[in-house]
Amino acid sequence: MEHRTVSLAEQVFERLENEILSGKFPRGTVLTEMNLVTELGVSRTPIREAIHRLEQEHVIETTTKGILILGVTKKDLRDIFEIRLRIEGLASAEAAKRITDEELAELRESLELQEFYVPKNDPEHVRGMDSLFHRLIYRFSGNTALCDALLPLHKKVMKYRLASVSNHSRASSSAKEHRMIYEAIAAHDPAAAEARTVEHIKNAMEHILKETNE
Amino acid sequence: MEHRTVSLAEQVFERLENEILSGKFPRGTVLTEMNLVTELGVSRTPIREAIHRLEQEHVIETTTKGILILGVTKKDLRDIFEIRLRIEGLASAEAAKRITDEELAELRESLELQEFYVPKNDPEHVRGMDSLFHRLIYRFSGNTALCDALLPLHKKVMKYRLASVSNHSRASSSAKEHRMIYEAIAAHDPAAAEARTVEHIKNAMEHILKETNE
DNA sequence: CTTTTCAGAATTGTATACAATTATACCAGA
DNA sequence: TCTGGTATAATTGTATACAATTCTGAAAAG
Repeated sequence: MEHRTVSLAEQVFERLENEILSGKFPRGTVLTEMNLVTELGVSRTPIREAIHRLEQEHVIETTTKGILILGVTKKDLRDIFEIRLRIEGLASAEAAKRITDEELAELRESLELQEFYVPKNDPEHVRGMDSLFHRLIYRFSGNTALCDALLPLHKKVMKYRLASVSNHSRASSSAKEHRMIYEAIAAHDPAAAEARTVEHIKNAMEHILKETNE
Repeated sequence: MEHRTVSLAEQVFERLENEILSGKFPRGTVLTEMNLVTELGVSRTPIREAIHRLEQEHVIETTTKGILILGVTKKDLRDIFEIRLRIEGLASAEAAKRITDEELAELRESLELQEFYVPKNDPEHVRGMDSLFHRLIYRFSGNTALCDALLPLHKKVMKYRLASVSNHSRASSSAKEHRMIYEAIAAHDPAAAEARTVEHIKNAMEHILKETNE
């Protein structure tokens, strides 16, 4: 068997997670391991590993009839923002304290790419850079537990965030808010970084919850 | 093969998680799947499943040489409390809003058992009931994402919490603080439940960080 | 004595065969 | 027609065999 730097199990996990959180399978859909074996062309072993990881994230449930797709409901969304409002500012504040110049450059690059894509009306890429910006801050906070808590929450908003940044006016405001956060972090100002992040999450929440009908 | 209501994989996961978070394997220890096969007497399959779940929680890391034990450092502990301070009050507030009489009875029972064990100087049982109390509140918050975020954080403090409640004076204060929280939830008073919970976490943090030398 | 190379030993990743339970559908009887 | 039971199919849980890489140590060359 050839060498793969990333295992089949990891690939299957990322693909399934992405498909489920993008809304490809409606809530209530039931898949089976054999479905996935034939569809993905790998054996049950890596599929089972991916399934178990998704189950731990409460994105699916395994039943006697197969794999039940849970996805993310609007209630989940409200619950998630309630939490992010309380801890995402902490990540920015910590990042502002400890970020290095190299990390800052990486953060700036993701921001500039986002600003590049906004006027192009390219929601997919805007969302990609938007996500990257947040994830980099999680990582640069230097708080592993915070990263572990925020990352799943952030991923679960993916589908709704695409709809949000498809609105050009919101995409534009979001990029501006990111720049404000970036400036505070670059200035190593934890209080400003935190306040601006909380404000940003609040705006994102209002926009997403308003636009979401489900 | 006989029927088991709980799978081998689940049993292995709970056992390994408990052993690692109790400090049985010092940070840096390297295990292998075959070690665990011979020690636990099951095949690699359920062991691998448990390993992957532990890896997702960042309690271990898999390397080319085997399974590297990470455990929970004092830095992790500070990071964890920083987060709990910000969201554990939310769980209590939500629970105060929506808890049912049956759930309230369950919560009261765990509290009364804790109060029963404190004067007996039985740290293991005190910790068990202490943990149960917190977990019940997470569940009764009705916020799945919050539950998913808090449960791993709470589990990771396990080892340090045992040392803490082994101090009789702290065990006694902790039980009193729990009762205050319980009364606020029973009175369906979210603001009081939240404030008392934050105070409780703050006290627990101070005590645990002071007692911990690592 | 040191360094490099190569063989084998150890380890994880993957596939598959088997076990056991559970769901389903069909048939018989009331 | 409805109800109950039984056999078969479908599903997940577990064990094991195999593949591929990586580590280790010893031997040979300098």
